[in-house]
Amino acid sequence: MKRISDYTIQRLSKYHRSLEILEKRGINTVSSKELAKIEGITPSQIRKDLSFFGSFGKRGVGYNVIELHRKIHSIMGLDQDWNLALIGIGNLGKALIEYHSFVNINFRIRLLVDSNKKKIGTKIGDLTIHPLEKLKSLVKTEKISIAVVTVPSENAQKVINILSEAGIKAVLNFAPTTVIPPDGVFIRSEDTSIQLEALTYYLNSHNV
Amino acid sequence: MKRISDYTIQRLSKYHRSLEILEKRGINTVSSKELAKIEGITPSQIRKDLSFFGSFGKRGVGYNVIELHRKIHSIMGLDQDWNLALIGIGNLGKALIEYHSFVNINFRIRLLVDSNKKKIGTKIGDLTIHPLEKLKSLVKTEKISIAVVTVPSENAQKVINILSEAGIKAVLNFAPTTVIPPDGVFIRSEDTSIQLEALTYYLNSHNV
DNA sequence: AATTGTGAACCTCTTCACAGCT
DNA sequence: AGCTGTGAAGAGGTTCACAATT
Repeated sequence: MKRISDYTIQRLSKYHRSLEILEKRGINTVSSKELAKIEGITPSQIRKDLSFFGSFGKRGVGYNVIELHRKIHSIMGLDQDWNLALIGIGNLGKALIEYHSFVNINFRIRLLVDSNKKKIGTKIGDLTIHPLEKLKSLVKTEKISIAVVTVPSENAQKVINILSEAGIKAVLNFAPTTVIPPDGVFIRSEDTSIQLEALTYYLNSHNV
Repeated sequence: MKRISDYTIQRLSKYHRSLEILEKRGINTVSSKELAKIEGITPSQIRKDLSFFGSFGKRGVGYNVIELHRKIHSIMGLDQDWNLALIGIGNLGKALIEYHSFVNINFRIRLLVDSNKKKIGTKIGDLTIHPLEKLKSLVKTEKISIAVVTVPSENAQKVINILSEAGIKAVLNFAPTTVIPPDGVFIRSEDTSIQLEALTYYLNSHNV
C-alpha cells in the first residue's frame, strides 16, 4: 500500500472520535459534508482520507456511522489494548497517571520507571516505580509497546536510546527538546512551549 | 510581508531553544549544517526558514549564535512577557500550574477560572479561582492575552466562544476535541490521544 | 437528487544547486 | 575554501469537478 501521510492519520483519529459521539447520539448515517462541518475541514478532504483505505460509503446516502467507526477503529490499531511504560515520575508524569482522558480504554499504564533512587520502590496506585536498569526485562514481562517519556530535556535523548535498545518501537515524548529517533522507532512529541511561542508569534505579528 | 507557514514558526521556536543551549555552552558561531544536525533536518530548510525574515548569517562563516538567538527571540514576540489565564482547574490544570518548564520566563499564569462553585474562591499558590462570569473584567485588569483551556471536551467550544467574547485572541487547548476557532482567534491544541493513536497506527501497520 | 470516489489541477512546503560573499 | 541566500525544481498535500452510484 502507498504510504499514508501523517496528516491523514491524525485526521482519521479525529473522525474516529467524532463518529463515537454521533454513534452515542443514535445517529445512523453521516455524509462527508456533515462530518466536514464538525471537523472544520472540507468534505473532499474526508473522502480523500478514507479513499486510501477503501470505499466505505454509499453514493447518494453517506456513511453508516457504526460501520465507519468500526472500520477506522481497526485501521488505527485499536482492536487490541496497548500497554504503556511511563518514564520519569515527576509532576507531569503523576498528572498523566491521574489524567482521566489519558487512561483511555485502549491504553493502560503498566510500568513506572525513574532514575531517582529515592523514588524507586515507592508505589503510585498499585504500580511500583522501577529503575531504568530493569527496563529491558520489564518491557518483556509487562508486554509494553509504547513508552511515555516525561524526563527532563537533558536526559530525553539518552532515555529514548535506552528504550530503543530495550525493544520499544513507539515513544510519546513530553520533554521540550528535539530528539532524534533511533532506527525503527516512532517518536511523537507534545511540546507546550512551542505551541505557546507559536501563539505569541501570531499575536505579535498580527498587531503590527 | 508574505504569510509565513506554521511549519516555519514551529521550527524557529526549536532553533531558538537550541541556540539558547549553544549560547550557554559558550559557542560563538553555528553553521546551518551544524544546526541542522541538532534539529534532525536539512541545512537548506534552516536557511530558507531564516530567509523569510532577513539575512542573519555571514557567507563562508555561519551565524553568530547570540545574534541569531536574539533575532528569533524578537521574531517570536518574546521581547515582552505574556500573561495567561488557566480555564478549568482539574488534575491537568493543576499539573500545568506546577509544571516547571511551563512557567517559562516569558509566560506567567495570572488568572485561574473554573465553573465549579465549590472551587471558586479557593486558592492555589497565591492565585484565587474565579467564576467564568468574571472573565471579561479580569482579562482586562490582569492584562491576559492567552488562555489555556483544560476543561472537559464537551465544554471546550462553549468556553472558547466565551473567551473570544472577552477579547482573548489566543488559546492553547488541551481538551481532546475538535474546536472551531471564533473569528480572529488563534487556537493551538495538544491532544495526547491523537498522538497515541498515531503511534498505534504505525505499530499496527508496520507489523503487517 | 444527493453523495461518493477519484484523477487532475492547484497550491504549499522542501530540497536542490549555484551565484555571491567572506 | 566554505557557507549563506535564493530562484527553480521537486515532492507532497488539498481541493476541484465530475462520472458513477444509490
